[in-house]
Amino acid sequence: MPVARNAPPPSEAPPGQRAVTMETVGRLAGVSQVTVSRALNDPKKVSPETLRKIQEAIAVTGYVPNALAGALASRRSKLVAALVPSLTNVVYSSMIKSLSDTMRDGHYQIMLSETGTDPAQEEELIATHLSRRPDAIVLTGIHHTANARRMLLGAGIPVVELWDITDSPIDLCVGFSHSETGRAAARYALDRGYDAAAAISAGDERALRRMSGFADLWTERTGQSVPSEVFAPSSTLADGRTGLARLVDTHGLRRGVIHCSSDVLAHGVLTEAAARGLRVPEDIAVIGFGDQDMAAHTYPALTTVRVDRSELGLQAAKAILARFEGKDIPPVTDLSFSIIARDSA
Amino acid sequence: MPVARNAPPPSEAPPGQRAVTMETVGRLAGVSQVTVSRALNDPKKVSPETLRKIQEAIAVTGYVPNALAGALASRRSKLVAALVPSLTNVVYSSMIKSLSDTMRDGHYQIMLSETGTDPAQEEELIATHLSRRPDAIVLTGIHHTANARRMLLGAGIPVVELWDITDSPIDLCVGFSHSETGRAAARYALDRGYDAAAAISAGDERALRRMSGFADLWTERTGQSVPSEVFAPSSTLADGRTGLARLVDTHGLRRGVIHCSSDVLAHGVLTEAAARGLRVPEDIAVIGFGDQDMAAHTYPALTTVRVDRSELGLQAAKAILARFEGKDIPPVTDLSFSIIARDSA
DNA sequence: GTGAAAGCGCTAACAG
DNA sequence: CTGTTAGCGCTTTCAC
Repeated sequence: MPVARNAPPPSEAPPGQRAVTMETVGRLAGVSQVTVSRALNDPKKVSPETLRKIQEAIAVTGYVPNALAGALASRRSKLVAALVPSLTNVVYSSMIKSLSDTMRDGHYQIMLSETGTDPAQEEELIATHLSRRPDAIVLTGIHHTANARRMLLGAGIPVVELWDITDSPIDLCVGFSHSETGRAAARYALDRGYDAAAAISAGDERALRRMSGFADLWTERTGQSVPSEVFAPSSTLADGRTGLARLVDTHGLRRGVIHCSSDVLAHGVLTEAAARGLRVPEDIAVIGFGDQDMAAHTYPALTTVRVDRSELGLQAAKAILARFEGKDIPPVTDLSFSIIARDSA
Repeated sequence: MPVARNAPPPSEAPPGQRAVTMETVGRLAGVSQVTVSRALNDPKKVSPETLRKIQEAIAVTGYVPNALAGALASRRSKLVAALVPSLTNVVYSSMIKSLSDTMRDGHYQIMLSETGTDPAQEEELIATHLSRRPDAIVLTGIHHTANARRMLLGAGIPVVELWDITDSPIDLCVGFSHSETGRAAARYALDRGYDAAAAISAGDERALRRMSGFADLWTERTGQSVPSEVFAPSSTLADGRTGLARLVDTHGLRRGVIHCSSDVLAHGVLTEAAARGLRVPEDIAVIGFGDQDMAAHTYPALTTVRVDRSELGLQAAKAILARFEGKDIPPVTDLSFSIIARDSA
């Protein structure tokens, strides 16, 4: 292994060293610059002999193509922008992984950024991403500022809104109905015979819709109200613990099923229950959301709503790729979800 | 809310609609294209009156700057590439978050990609990222292919290797000694009076060095060997559970302290212990690594090695920014770590 | 304070 | 199969 010790030039001013360009490579190989371009983008169009010479020149010079120039000239950046509320939430990052992986097969690269839950900040990031001239853009959710919509529309590229559905997407959307997942969870709980319910939710818009779905159906069917605790938009194990503690200590909850807007929150409830010596599901039953990897391995194993995050990323990628090929495709993809019954409820 | 329904043009061929350029904006504002450029990059150089006209024209046209062209001309992309082994592991994503946040203040954007643990795949991604001409690049770890090192060196930009330290960084490195964290954990366990030890580790290179550090010191001091279970590079709760199960069932471990290469693994051990009715820390004590958010909220609360992931991202960002300003800075930053004593050991 | 000219490094026609 | 000619939309001198 080469022991490299050197200090790259300061990067304030443009790098001093003259860039190695296709011109350089071409000169060394005894051909013109265009031929180098062809050798790289469409090798079939170049004779084996000159191809060899060019490859040699590339190796010698350590040439690295300038995708900036390429994108400018071809008007195709091979870049797909993706904006998610949080980078640290596996729920999004696992979806991004499948998106990246499928797009990579088509030689597209993902430009990822974190928007938080503020549409204004999202708007700003949309602008900076659009300035990099991506070939498509993927957003989380269906709520964006009016200005963001204008920019998106004006960009003339495929726009995919993920994680939710609407009748009027900007362009395409793939997701599912959040309130329906909540209603399904309530139906499941009712079928199981639980006769009291509560809810713990993260404060973001989609999580709240899941909670409302649960509470609404529960109230419709039983006439009971559903006490709830709402936390910050990004849910933590600690919030789940606090949530159960409050439900028990201040709402006087003794037993029943608790609907959590995420598996992490549910895991927190499980943890707090263990710490308090409450039996799950006998005393407290818990339903999570997301079916993260850990859900099957908590103790007791978590009953949860499964949404296929890889599928989300995959469908988004497929839709984009289809658009690139000029196919026209249905604007909204309604992904299904299901209740995974395990031991916690 | 505007109800937009429209189908963007197919993107196979270059988008049909003529792009709105600085030229367009300038014409509308009655000035030349350069003036628009100045208005955007250095408003002071433009008279208030024309500035106003330009801003108006920008609003009317919905002009979005083309950062590709800007980067090509200025030889500065305002882009920083970052490569991490995993997007879904909070350990990396939380570091990326602090890196992004600080770089954003300097108007730099992060281009993030996932490399997995294979240096060859990393090399490939380094190439594609370098082709986008980032102004700096951040890598995970200090092991890279020889070819990757060449490209990195040739790029003439700041290169930061994160999460580890070495005497011969490619350019800069900021991290800590992994084996030292393991040794510190062993010392802690010895001080606490534990007289038997085992280890569970993820299979990646740095995790294994943490485990070795622990085992080596333990053996040096006690003469005992340390049974261990090693899993895939990305650790899961399930692996932690399996790890404890194997340690108990096949290695006949009855009691002692278990060193885990991550908090997630440790959480799994806690879970399996609960499922088996083992008391923590009386029967089985557990030491994690990372001090993730959840570590303080497991039951019992996790004793762990804290490394400040935000600090990692922050220091990387500061180093890069310093380089941009032409300052020259120490090539290696050794970040400290500490043992957080909670209830699990 | 503003403009004209000359590229940045590449791809896209068009020739031959 | 290969080369020539034009740009892509900006920033960077250098003038005025």
